[in-house]
Amino acid sequence: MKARCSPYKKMQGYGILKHMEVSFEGGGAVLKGMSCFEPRHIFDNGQTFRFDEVEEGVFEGVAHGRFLRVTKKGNRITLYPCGAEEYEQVWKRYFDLETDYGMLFCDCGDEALEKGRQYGCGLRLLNQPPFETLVSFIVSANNNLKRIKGIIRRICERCGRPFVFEGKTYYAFPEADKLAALSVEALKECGSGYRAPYIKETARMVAGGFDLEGLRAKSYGDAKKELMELPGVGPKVADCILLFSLGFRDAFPADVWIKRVLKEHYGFAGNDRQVYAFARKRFGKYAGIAQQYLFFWQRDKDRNDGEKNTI
DNA sequence: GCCCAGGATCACC
DNA sequence: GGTGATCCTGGG
Repeated sequence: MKARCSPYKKMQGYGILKHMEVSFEGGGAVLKGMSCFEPRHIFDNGQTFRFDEVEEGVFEGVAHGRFLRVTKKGNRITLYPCGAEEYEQVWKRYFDLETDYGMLFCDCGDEALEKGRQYGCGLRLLNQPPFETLVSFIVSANNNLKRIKGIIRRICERCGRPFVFEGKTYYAFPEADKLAALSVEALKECGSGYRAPYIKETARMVAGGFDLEGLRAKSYGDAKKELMELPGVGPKVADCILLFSLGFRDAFPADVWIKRVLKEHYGFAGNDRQVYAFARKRFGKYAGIAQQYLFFWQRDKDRNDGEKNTI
């Protein structure tokens, strides 16, 4: 069992990205020498629900209360609008741009993971605002991508701060107190169904002082336990919040897709606790990134087989 | 009209 | 501690 660790020696290559250059032109940030940045793999893997591909290679969405357009042409990635200050303060961290994903799990000797890694090349873990991530993944429970996106869009339109960019109106994700002030009925009208009271109560608790940011300083186990005290947050949703917004790269969301991978390719089946223990042992402290590669690979594989659109 | 997918919760063992 | 029914709704 111990030999499991050896294929992952090269994880030490996971570190600061040295070869990327950033320049600022035409109101945007241009990233060059960035081999690991594939917008489709970043935005279409179920970690965020607010970006859409508006034309080939062009993604638009709202994050941190701002509009952002991400364009990939060849090896040139543009973030727009984005000045030097905004890059430093917002997007560099959002896209985890100081991290080198290239070496992670490289030649790991794990066939499924190697496949996922090649297939999902350019995938990055976002660092999203915790409250938005929390509510989004409460909505995601027992739900599919298309519906989740619609529900979140309507919630933002209902009580998020509106702003205009290039003549179009967009909506920031609402603050906790704004969301807590909505009635359960209004939340249901957004399409959230039986999750409406969970959303309202969770928003109320966050507005009332539940310290999401403070979870960063805690251990994985403690942070997860605390998150699960919020209504609508079970083990899987808690792991998503930890992985996608609070920097816990060892969090391993045990959804149906990853369970399928573990069964088909690792011959493993178990409850959520056992899944996490297996993942931590097998993939180490970046298990969450392995989860993303495997998830993305399996989902597209199944999608192509059966034309499914669930997350 | 019927059935299914998807995760959290609750009652029950 | 584990199991199974229930919640909601778009889509087949």
